[in-house]
Amino acid sequence: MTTSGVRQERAGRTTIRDIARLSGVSIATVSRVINGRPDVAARTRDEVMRVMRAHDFVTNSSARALSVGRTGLVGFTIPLIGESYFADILSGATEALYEQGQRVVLCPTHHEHDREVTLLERLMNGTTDGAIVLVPEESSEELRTLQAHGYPFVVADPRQPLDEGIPAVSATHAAGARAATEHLLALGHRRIGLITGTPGWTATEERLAGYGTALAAAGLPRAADLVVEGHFTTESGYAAALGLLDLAVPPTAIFACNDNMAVGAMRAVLERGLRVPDDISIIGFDDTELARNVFPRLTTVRQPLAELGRTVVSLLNRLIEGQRTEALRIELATRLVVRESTSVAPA
Amino acid sequence: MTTSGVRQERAGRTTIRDIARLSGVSIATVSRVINGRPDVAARTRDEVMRVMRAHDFVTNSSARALSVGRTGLVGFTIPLIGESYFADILSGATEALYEQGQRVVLCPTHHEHDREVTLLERLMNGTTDGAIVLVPEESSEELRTLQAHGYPFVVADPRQPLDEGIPAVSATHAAGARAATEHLLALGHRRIGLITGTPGWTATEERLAGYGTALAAAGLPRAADLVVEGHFTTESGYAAALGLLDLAVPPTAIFACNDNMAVGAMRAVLERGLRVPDDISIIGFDDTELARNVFPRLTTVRQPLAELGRTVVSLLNRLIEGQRTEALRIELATRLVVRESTSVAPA
DNA sequence: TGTGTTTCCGGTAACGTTTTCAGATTTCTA
DNA sequence: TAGAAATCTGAAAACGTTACCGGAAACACA
Repeated sequence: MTTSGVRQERAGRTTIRDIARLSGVSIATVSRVINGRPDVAARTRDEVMRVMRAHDFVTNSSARALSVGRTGLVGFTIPLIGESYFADILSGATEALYEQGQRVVLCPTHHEHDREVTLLERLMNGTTDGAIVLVPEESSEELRTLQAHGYPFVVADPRQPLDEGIPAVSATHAAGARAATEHLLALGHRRIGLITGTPGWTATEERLAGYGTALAAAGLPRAADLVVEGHFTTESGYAAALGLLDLAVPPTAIFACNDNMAVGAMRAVLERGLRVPDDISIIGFDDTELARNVFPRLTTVRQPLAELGRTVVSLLNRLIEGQRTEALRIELATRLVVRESTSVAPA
Repeated sequence: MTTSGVRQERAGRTTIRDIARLSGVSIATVSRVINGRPDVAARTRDEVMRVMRAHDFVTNSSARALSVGRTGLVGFTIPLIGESYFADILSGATEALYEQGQRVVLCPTHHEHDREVTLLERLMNGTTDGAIVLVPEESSEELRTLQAHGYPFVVADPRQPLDEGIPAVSATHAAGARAATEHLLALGHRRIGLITGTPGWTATEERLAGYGTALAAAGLPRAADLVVEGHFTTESGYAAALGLLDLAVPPTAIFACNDNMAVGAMRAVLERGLRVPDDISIIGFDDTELARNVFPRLTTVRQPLAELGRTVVSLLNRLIEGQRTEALRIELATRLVVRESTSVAPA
């Protein structure tokens, strides 16, 4: 309108400069009121705010990010969105981030290790201030590289043992598994089948260890035929349970290394015409939504998933702030949740 | 190092300017090779690429976004991340976006309509090129306002009827409900209970209508006592089913307006010592993960959730491109999935 | 009334790209 | 081989903020 020359062609959104002109101050001042700086007179502040509202001004965050060197965005790589287990962690993290005015940008990986370039770094770098890496496919070494580039990240629930110095938060797998087994033991079960997770994964190995510890503490031998391999999926739990049921002397209880497999196992038992928990007790791990919805409700070891997400965020933010923090490794306590799928061993 | 004056204090990441200097070209040229422009000599391109790789240069996307006016980010508001139903849509959308080099920034709303300012617009604007709004709490009017500001968005699975002209994609609720009911009818059921969703929601009303249509087509009256209200939660399904079972003449089949409620209903039936499907058939809607994991597996009406997510994305991108598109409203077909929870009516 | 503090505010240089407009080469064509 | 056309490259102006550095105005105190 009242402009001098050539520009002003594109009716782009109102900028800080427009607001400055309209309210008769400099852009510096407008910036100050936007960012709530204290050094601006009440009158001016009100006026500028009025003008901003009137033109529903919204600050261009790209420009802000460029200037300030922070985007307020945090990358979140996740193997699979649909999975309730992952979703719960994501949910907790997103929530925590939200409260600090940060946002999550989602990077599903579909378990494929090689999405285009070197590692997923490229994807998030520049766009994000840091990242949360959920159950990464990446090797310790690759993560180290990322770290060497000074990119802040923390891994949530590491799949495999990680180098010291790589920030990670997880849950007390071993203690949880031990508690689960002890629960079964206390109910009088002596033959307790175990359906493991994918071999080699931290969660699997530690839970297996916890199971062994409990058995040993009760003076029970660890029968090889009672532990069978699963892969954290319902189907694998189903198949594994079938194997257990076909044993000459089948177990009276089954501990599955996650809820999905427990539910699969439950199906196997039910399909055989047996009852849960009357004939066979079943216990899971994780306490996902499924555990609460299935019939009978699943006794399980609860992982504080949302809490884990929040913890990851707070750790990450310390890293982003550049605070050299002591505790790079955090373990959250698990807790036994007794529901309907376990009961005293049949006589 | 070889710089003249003051700057160069912070060891910031390598910039396009560094690359230019290092490879003896101008920044314009570097920019060209980054963006794969054809108008650069092969030799220069190779050299620049070499230098970039050697210093693992990664372009600052804030700067790029500022310059080019696009962030490549798409906002996604979602009531609740954990919910499998929402997660599936999110998953489909994220995937589709990913393929185009776009990323999702997540904005959970927790069903709270008023997160701080006016509407969620402020949150995403400037950061994102557009948004996907899942089952919005917002009124038609509010969405219109957003639209008036020229912000591109499309709503996925609208909660309530929307104004013409607001882009939205959903599923054929009525047809799906009709198919479900007809399935039950074909199995010989004559008293079919209906557990509705939250009253007033599009999904509820249309599914209710579909149920009515099927009944009418079969020449059956619509008994008022057979339709009871639910709220899409497992608990409400459970409670509603209990009511149905307490009827003087209980139904031989129950159609729940979503899988959660169907699972709740199944629990109620099972707890009463009745069998599914032998005594009572149960059918759900959505086909979420739960439907496949429960025992017996749930017969349900499948919504193509991931596909819906993808469709939303393609529509949104047309909007972002500024292409005036004809079909602002899209309905995806649902499909009956027969599993184990339905069978012929007891004699 | 003069001096010393505060309080407010404006000018302007970054921030790291993309893009336009020419200018400088090189390659073709007659 | 001269001129035209095509190809390649560089300078510099955006893009919209933030933050530093002073200066002006208002206020305090003796």
